[in-house]
Amino acid sequence: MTDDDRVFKALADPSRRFLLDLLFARDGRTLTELESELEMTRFGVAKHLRVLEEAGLVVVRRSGREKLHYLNSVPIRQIHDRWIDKFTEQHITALIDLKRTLEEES
Amino acid sequence: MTDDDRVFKALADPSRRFLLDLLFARDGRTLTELESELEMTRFGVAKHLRVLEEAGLVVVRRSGREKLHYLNSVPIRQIHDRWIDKFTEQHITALIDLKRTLEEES
DNA sequence: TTGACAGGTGACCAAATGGTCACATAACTT
DNA sequence: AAGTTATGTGACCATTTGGTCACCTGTCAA
Repeated sequence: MTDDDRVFKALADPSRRFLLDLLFARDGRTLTELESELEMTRFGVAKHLRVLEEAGLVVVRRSGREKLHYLNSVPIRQIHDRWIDKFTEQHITALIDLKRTLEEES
Repeated sequence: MTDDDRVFKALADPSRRFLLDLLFARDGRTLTELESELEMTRFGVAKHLRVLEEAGLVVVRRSGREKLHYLNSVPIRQIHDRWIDKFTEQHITALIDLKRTLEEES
């Protein structure tokens, strides 16, 4: 599996996207803290976090018996630049066409 | 399942992303034409195209016995604007911090 | 009109996924 | 030291997913 694929697959689950939203709002949370926000047991949440971690979207720091989870947006940026951008960018030719159309109207 | 979720799930499979790449390069292809580019039977490709269609990423036009497939990038743009952008945008405060740092150095 | 060609349907299957639980370990607290 | 707290592991299960196939329908061409 490629890196990109791991990221796309990690983003494909709504619970995982919700976890990223939570970490976006505030970083460095523990598993139990995150667990309290989802309707799911600790084990389910831990599995999702692991998928996110393997995709590089979450990075982890151990502190005593706690595990702190941090958001890493680099992989999202990468699939954005390498793939999504291509489909979302305005095609310059279309803009030129529009410009010509507008000029002809006036 | 939400619209966004359908799109994320549709993008989660590499064969489907490849199909979108093909349609990006050239639109309006038939099923058999697309099939010839993948190492998969017609049935597999048809299933993938259906998932893409249900996510709104591909739109279809019938012409005689052929089915022509067109790319629609609007849903990609939507998840970009509604979700991805939030994680990829440069945080203005970080830029301000950097600016201050640079100014203090000189 | 008789093939050949493009596509659709439903059954089927193996593997992956999303989730649970019993149990275990390590680290704090008192 | 004993209890509580935070997390990890592996087994297990139901459902979904990705893919195939046999068979069918509709359309074009000779």
